Amino acid sequence: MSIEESLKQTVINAVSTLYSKEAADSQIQIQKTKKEFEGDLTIVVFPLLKLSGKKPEDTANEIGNYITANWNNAKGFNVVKGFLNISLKHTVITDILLGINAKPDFGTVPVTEKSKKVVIEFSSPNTNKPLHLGHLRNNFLGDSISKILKAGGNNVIKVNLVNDRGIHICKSMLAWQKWGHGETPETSGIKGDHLIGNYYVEFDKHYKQEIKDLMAQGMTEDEAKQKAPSIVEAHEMLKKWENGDKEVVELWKTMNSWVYAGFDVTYKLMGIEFDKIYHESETYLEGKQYVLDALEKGICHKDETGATFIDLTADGLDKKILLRRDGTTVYMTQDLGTAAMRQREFNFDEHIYVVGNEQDYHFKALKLVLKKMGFDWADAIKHFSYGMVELPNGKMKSREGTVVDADDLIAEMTETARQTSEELGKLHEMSKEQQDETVSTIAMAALKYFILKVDPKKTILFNPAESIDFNGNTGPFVLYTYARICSIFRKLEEKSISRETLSADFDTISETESNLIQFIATFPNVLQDACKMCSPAQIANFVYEVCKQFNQFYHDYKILGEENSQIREFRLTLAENAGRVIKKCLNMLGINVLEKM
RNA sequence: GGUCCGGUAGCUCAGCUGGAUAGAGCAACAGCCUUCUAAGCUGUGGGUCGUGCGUUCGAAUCGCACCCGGAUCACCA
Repeated sequence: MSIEESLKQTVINAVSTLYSKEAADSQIQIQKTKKEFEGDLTIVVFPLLKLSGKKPEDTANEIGNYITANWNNAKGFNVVKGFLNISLKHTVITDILLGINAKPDFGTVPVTEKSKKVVIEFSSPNTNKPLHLGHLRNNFLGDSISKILKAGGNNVIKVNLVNDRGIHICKSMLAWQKWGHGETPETSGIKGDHLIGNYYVEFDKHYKQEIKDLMAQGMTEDEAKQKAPSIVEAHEMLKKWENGDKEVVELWKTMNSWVYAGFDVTYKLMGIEFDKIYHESETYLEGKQYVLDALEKGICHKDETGATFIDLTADGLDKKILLRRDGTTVYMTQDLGTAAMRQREFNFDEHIYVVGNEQDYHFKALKLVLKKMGFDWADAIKHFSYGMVELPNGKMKSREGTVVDADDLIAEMTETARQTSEELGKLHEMSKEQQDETVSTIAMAALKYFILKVDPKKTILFNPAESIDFNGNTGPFVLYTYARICSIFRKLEEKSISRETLSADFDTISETESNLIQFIATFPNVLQDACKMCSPAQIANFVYEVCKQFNQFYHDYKILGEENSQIREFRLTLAENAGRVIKKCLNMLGINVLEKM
């Protein structure tokens, strides 16, 4: 039984003894005492007034007296208005710390055969452009959620569906054919994904010009958009690709391989890996059969033009086309197929899609369609929806080149990290390799933390003019705190100070220490919550608080300078466990730890 | 127009299963390096929690209405 539960029971007994009334579980509110007040646990007495029939202060005092007399964990109490603050005995606090220390897996839950199987799809890049800041949010969130779920005892399978076919790919192919003069990543020295991205932008430029010209000749905008020579050619190319035209397929393979080489570099920088990578070119036909079956069963219908649709109007959505009139598949059909495919493959209990909130409607519809088609696992589909990353002048658009490029941003931050580190003299006595690793770890920590600490469903406004901070509530700050803890234990060895066996029996714990211990003790709950809500932000805010409290503690006491070996051991144990928790949190945020910085 | 999401300090954000005087960081100002890393610590100033009404002993938190911003409602993905 936890301390809180035990206290709760005591309050129930108190009410029954003092007022001969039965207190309901929900009437007893116990919370951690706020910093400004003295005490460890607070009982809110307002809900108990009906039972006592007395003033808040009197009720609180009476219950407080009962608790100090009958509950041996309490040292004393004070009353502020209707709040009864209980101070715990120091031995109770020490016991909490010893309890944490005794558990090697404190907080985390091991993955076993019986664990829930969770497939999580994220990243899913298009092969016609390099990654930008918006994609980073997707990747960081996906990676972090995977790690949180894993720490929470789930069997997690990370998958990536590469969007490597379709009209947008043909656009860059066509532009390269026309204006590329055989340029390759090798000849140009440009990273493959960026090279292709340039041609995608190039296509759009020409396409826009053609639309303008046609409209000048009197065409409507819609007509011009359809009849512009570039887009007509792109559609022809797509048809050729679908028919397996050798030349087009060859070109497609070559250009995709450039992009993949480019992506590999970026994924490596981000430190993100997948268990399985799907390519849309290999899976896009999968869903068609399900639609045809549904058509036969009367779940889907054909409209007057010959397109196949499913009627979702009864559920508040619209009619949704599943096959075009020419019989080709759409986005929804493909997702249908891949979902069914993965269900066969993994027999998942849950399938999470990490996709931006602009697709909320799509996933609502997807789930509904699966349900209507009779897949009993439809409820296992979860859309993890997150907000866009916007710039001061609005949304990022690859085609218009108004994006914060991922590689550029990472490079820029690495440079800042290097400069700052040098100014602070942190890079002395490090080899070139160590320096590079340190600097890039700090840069990625800053970037990941910057993005993960905000509530996923909120839009992030990113101002490129204001660089990402390295001080305060940031990744580098958390890393720094961890590095300080590591430093204590390095010094401990250097000075050959020996460890002791910590006894629970001493009475010199300060408020700083007590708070830190009690805060760390909540880690298992925080992780469970973060798991339930899939929220890296909760982990980030928790670890920040741990670090802040630790730094205060670190500032207040010279641990290694402490003469009393029991007190020193107590503080060392505390530092050690704070470090363990911080390390776990960093790992869940996908941030590599640094023992020195 | 329908649906969904957001609106908290100058800026970036916590807090939202109702509880004490609404918290951090950045920016500004003032202190703290002879002892385990100053990317740190301590302090000062800064708020009609979008607006109004309601529920309640008690509302940033719950309900309703409205205002502002965004997303979405494709035979694009």
